[in-house]
Amino acid sequence: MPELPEVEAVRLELDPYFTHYRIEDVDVRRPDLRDPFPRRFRARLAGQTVERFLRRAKYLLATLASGDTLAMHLGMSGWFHVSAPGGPARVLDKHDHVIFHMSSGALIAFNDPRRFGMMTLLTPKQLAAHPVLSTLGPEPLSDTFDAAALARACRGRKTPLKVALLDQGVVAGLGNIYAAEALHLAGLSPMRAAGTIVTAAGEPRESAYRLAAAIKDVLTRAIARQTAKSYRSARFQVYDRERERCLRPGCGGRIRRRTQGGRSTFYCPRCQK
DNA sequence: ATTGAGACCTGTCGGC
DNA sequence: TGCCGACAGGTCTCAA
Repeated sequence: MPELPEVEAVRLELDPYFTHYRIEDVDVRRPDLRDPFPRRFRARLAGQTVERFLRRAKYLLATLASGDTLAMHLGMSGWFHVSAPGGPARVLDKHDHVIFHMSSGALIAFNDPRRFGMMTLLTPKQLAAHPVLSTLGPEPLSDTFDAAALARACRGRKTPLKVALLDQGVVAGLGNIYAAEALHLAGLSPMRAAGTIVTAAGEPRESAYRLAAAIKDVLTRAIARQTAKSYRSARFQVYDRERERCLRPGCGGRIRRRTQGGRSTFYCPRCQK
């Protein structure tokens, strides 16, 4: 279930087990995930100390003493499970594909039934030139993301607003759920052309301000829920609520679902214009 | 340059 | 109970 808030929750959970610890060894239990593991993956990881453990968009990045960066993506179904030193050992699952043996004694298992996840090792040069990582848009919760940045990225685009929000080059880390939630909170239709939140002169319209604020709001609250461990029961305002009533006070519309870019979009036709 | 469709994989759920 | 299709929170590639 990984969009930005979930990946951030994973980062927070794993950080104490990765940062400043040495990867003693790695079990790689199959030749590939979405892509094959790089050559000498295990050899290049074994013995390396993790200096920093970061998130960028939906990627987790472990910076190693060697200078290489271990880049990981959870795909649709990826997750990590930690067995703390001295605690109960995890019973190996058939979808535990990679197991990090840390110098603390912790075991960190990457589990991913659908195998849409990825894991690779990048030299500093490869990291800087990475076709995806180097073209990501701004982090939505940073100061570099605001109405002006959003307007710049949407200017002149006829693609539907929802589709633009899923473009990681526009803003990094939104996925299908939070894109729908942000549009609902901002009161904007997912079908309107992305360029309509920008004036001809390139200035953000009021809708761009609302949308940028809604994105920050939705993600911030989702992260707070994640870290409070109450997210299992998380319900959304529009996502997965087809035919139910809109929860915006005073609206009372019916949530609809339609397909955009091959994915389900949920929205309220009454209050999202 | 954009955009849509299909591909990658397994699991789950609802209907019959 | 079993079978079948639809669908799933992501991304990539290819054709138009």
